[in-house]
Amino acid sequence: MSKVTKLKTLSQREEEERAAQGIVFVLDDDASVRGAYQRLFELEGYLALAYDSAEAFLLRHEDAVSHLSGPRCLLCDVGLPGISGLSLQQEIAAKQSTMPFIFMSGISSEVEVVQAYREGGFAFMLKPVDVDELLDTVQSALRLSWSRQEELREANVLKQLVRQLTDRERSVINLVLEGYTNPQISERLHIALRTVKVHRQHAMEKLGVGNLVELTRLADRSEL
Amino acid sequence: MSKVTKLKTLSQREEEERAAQGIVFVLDDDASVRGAYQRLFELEGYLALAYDSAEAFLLRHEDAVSHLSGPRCLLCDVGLPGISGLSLQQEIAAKQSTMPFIFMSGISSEVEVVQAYREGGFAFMLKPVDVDELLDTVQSALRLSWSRQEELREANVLKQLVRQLTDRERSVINLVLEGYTNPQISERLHIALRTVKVHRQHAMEKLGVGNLVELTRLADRSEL
DNA sequence: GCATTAACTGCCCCAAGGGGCAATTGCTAA
DNA sequence: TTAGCAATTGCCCCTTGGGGCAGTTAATGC
Repeated sequence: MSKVTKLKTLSQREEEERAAQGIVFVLDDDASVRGAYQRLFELEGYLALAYDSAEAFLLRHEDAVSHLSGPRCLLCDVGLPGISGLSLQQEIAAKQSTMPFIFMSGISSEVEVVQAYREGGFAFMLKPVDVDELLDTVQSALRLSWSRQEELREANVLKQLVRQLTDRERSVINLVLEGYTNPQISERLHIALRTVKVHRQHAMEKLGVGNLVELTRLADRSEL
Repeated sequence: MSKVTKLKTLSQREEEERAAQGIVFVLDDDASVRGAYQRLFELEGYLALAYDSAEAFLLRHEDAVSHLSGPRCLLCDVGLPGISGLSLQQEIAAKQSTMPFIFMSGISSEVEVVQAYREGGFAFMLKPVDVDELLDTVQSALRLSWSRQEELREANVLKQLVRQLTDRERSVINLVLEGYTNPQISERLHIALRTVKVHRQHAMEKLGVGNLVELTRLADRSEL
């Protein structure tokens, strides 16, 4: 039997506000531990969602937060029954998730610690956990999550922009970015100078840039 | 008493060749362990230098390799007598070193593992150490070292280039990079258009770029 | 079949970029 | 004091870049 704990029912507005501060998933099979961490994070203004197993988390967390935006991180006990914390991390990592993992453990072996870090774990907290340290760690994990999300958003915006270009426009712009002048481009593509100018102009408009400097920067950020 | 071990005397040419493959510092207080790792790495074509303590390493490694170039990493036992491996890492990290740390330990507590990673340790190998795994780890540590060195070299080259610019040239170029046209720049700086052109031209020559695209890329890589 | 869109082009005009030639001024190192 | 460099500028010329106006062609969707 898997359990999902939600401390209290929040209004949608409050849920969104908290999510914006950060969503913290807490995975622990011990109900009292779960509750304690959840209260702690709620007190800090975060949205805390607790699960008693990796299975429960995998099944439910998508639905629980898919409508919410905000940085998120996961705090979990390595020694979860069923799917272990480490296995969960591997599974999540395979999905290109941007979610930092924070592991907790009392009686863990060094092997687990090493593996957790090697798999890209964000931090490993040994019990007894210092509360301030935990909060610091969560905060920086959320910051990392935020910046990763930002990168993705940025990349998507750029991808959308570039997608609007026609093939011809793209090829002209690519030559521009290789340093060729319009007359040179017109030669290479066997088209009239005027045509090159038109494509170039259209591309710049679609990309929303007003000069070569901006175009270059945008292109270099989007691996055009 | 501190000991430095060097397996055999290498010709200068061989020393340089090995260093180019990678320099591996081995720190272990057990002479037989030291020797074993050293032989292992020499067999792999690396230059291996062994020390019996962090103190010995700190005292001698500079002189031993300052004339050599190549990626480098450090393999050390956490439980070194005197300055511990972890303390050494902190000391080295404070110097902005690019050297990845690989820790080894048999009877280490999880606390050490956590701390090693938190301080930026590259890897933690638990004894018994799997030789293939160790070699893999060393190889990727050296790769990391190499790329960090490359970044530094690149940054220095750029810094040199930028340093050649006069203040006036720099200010003109900065405005160019903000997207201003020559006439606009001449207004802002209250200088003649011709003067702007001259500064711009000189700057482009000194920076070795032939067009705006290259200039923009160079500037964005050098935080001009 | 008709409308829309991308690609293509010619003509023309003006603004901006690149750069040669020549000269002046002020400052610094030898 | 003199040579050299940085900064400055004017004059002039040519190349590029940007863009309006107008027209053609081919493909594509309704």
